[in-house]
Amino acid sequence: MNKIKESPAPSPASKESLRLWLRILKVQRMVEAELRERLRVEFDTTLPRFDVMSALYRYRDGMKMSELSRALKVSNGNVTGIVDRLAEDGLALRVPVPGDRRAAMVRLTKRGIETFEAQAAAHEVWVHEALGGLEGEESAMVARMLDHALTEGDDDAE
Amino acid sequence: MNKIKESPAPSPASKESLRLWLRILKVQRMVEAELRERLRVEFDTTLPRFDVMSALYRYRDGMKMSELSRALKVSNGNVTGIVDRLAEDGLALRVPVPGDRRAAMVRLTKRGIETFEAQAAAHEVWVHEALGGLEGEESAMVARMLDHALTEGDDDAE
DNA sequence: GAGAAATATTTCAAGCTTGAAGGTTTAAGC
DNA sequence: GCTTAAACCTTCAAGCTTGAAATATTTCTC
Repeated sequence: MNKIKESPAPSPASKESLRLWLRILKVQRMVEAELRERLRVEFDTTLPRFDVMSALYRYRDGMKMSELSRALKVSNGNVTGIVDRLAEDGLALRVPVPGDRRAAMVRLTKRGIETFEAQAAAHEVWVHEALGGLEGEESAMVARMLDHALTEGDDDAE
Repeated sequence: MNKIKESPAPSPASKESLRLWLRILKVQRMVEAELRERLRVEFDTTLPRFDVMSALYRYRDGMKMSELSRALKVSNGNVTGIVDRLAEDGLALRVPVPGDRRAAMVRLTKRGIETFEAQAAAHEVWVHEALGGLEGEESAMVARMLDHALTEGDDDAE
């Protein structure tokens, strides 16, 4: 394994963005790998399932499939499968929407809520363990700057 | 869709880490979706293929499969499939390692190198377009702080 | 109100991803 | 040297993910 010198440098500014991007990717992958592993070992679940449940937990009275996929920024067909499996396990269920026979609301079951609450508490601790190297002030600043880095398309603010 | 108020707050510090994590995730997903789409439309390829080729481009004289999976932080079996497909397309190839009949070196073909160079140039521009909202100094600072946020396990520095 | 366009969801094929299990080859310990 | 452990890679099943195509329903337009 012999590292080769970089090729010609196209633009200083874009090189800097690229460096930042690679750093973001590195942090994201490390943290995500940790979370995935822990969710698997301690709760026998997966990150996508956790993400879906997290969204459903926030919107306690249910979300439409399309809202769910938009909130998670994943494809439509994707959530179908995940919700299917959550439903099989009795953690979520589809309820028909009164005025619209195309749509379906998805919501956590009672068991789904309880299950998620346990997972979420652990999840928060894990994230802090993985990412706690910054003081509160720094952490907030990085978050702010990251938001600012997105040049556009920053929809659905929290 | 009716947003429900947050549940009890476990710890201020971990809440702050969680906020940062969600922000990182948001940025990562937006940029990645953009890159994936562009790679698909303009080069008929995928992000994982690009990642593998990127690693092989840096280590021009080849990497072992295990080095590749370690560098990309993905599982062993994963790269097997991706390299298979790259090889089918004539972009990469496996060469036996003289002293070790278990291992195989993977390297880009001439065509693989040319293909990647075109993709990489476009990729860098795309990243800058997506993430160029920060001045060079800020960008570098965020990168530095992100690195610092990882409390441990920060191996293979660049 | 009939037809066209828009919306909501599912299905599907292809590819990505993981963790575990299996096969081969090499290195270590005795 | 022989056995055991380690390293390298592939295969496999299950699940995730996408984009496109198919269905069904609703809304718009004339």
